[in-house]
Amino acid sequence: MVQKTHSTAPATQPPVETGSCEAPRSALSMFGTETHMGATIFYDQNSEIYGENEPADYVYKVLSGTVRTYKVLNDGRRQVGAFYLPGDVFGLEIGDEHTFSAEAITDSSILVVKRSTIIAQASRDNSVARELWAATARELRRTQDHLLLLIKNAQERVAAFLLEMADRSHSAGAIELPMSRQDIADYLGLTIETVSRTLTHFETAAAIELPRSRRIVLRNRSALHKLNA
Amino acid sequence: MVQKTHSTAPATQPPVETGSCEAPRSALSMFGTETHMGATIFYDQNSEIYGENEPADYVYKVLSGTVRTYKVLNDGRRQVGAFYLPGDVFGLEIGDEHTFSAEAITDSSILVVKRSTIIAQASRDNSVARELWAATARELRRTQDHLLLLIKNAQERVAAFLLEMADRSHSAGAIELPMSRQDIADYLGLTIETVSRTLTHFETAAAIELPRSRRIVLRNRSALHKLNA
DNA sequence: CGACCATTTGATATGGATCAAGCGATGTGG
DNA sequence: CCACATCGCTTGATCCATATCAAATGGTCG
Repeated sequence: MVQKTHSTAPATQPPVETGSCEAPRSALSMFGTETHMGATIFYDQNSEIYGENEPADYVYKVLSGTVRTYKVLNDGRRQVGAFYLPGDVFGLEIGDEHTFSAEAITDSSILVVKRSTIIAQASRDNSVARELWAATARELRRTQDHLLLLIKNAQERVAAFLLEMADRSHSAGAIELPMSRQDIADYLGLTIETVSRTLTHFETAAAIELPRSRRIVLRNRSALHKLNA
Repeated sequence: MVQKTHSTAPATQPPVETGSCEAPRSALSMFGTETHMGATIFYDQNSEIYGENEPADYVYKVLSGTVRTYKVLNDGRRQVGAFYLPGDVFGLEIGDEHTFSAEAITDSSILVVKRSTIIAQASRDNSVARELWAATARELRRTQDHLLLLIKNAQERVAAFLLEMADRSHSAGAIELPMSRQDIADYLGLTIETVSRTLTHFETAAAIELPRSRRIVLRNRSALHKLNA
């Protein structure tokens, strides 16, 4: 089992690897489930994992919790780039700096691996190189889908978001949203008022139930799906 | 020199390699300037290079002309994913199918290389593998920038588009736009009326000159830049 | 209990879409 | 060579979805 550091990592500060970092068997394992390299770090809710333009020396994998990446535009608006759930890899760059900032949305445990280690492995092991490429390609695909969302209307965006979260959290009954309405709004390019109104509209239309503001039950998936491309 | 097939490739049909396909020295050269592998194919204006969901057996590089990639949503709207100018690589996928369609905007000559060839080389040559990764990472970066555009207002989008095209076409004086207003609108997530109005507004504000509808002179770059993030 | 923060709900404003018409360049046939 | 159709673009008038501004509600934690 992965050893657990219980030092809430200070924001921005590069993670300190803890003792139990075993001999790296394969950097590929970074992306697998039975990994044995890197360090596990705990981040408190809303703490920064890294900032935009900081050196991209590490690659991250969510073990538990949820992470958002985002950019703040010069006029103060924030655009959320993605939400990362357990199992998701984030922060992998080919350049030397992170292009987005990353924060823990909830208390999170994150597996942190040195990028240089992975890249060194990739130069020896084809399958690792391929995995690096694949990770970036997945990110590209996700970004393309996100881009297509932003040209749709509010109902379509919110519906797509709910279906995406339902898929990814693969929990049978209700979706438990870790993020705030503001996070959702900034992801969808809407205001929090519009997100809220759209959700109540879906509830009125019996497409969803909202037992609590962060718990959503999809009642009529196909109705939500019909709103999409 | 690369040999030139003068068969306007029939839309959708996979390109037929022509005789002069030399022994592939390095797939990396695909991305370099002094390439010696693959075939050059001419595409007439508005002809399809490949369609969404078609097998992604080839990778493409613009030698001359301009290419657009796009997706048509179920409601008929079209989203242009990117414009590719001479030197740009497009159509590289990690999966087996193209995620967007591609068309020549003007008559274009395109270098076409078998993806399997490049991937085979990548498994032998680290630098090729790295180049594949880098190409996908560039595409990711471009898509992230594009996504950030779509949350801005019309003036900011059009200004960003003009500055981007000015940068990329690195021609001193005027930008010669190969694409129609509709292409621009579908790239920016606006209507052609809004694009047109915004351009005339910039002209009135003396930020640009519009000698002909597809020729634009940037008069006040910093004014355009100020509109951006 | 009371303060605080997230969320919802309400009223109004507005940027860009839509609908519609005009204009200029290019090409075609008589 | 000119009348006329066509196409891409511009301009005008109106409408509507979402933003904005503002207030009420509800849940959480000290």
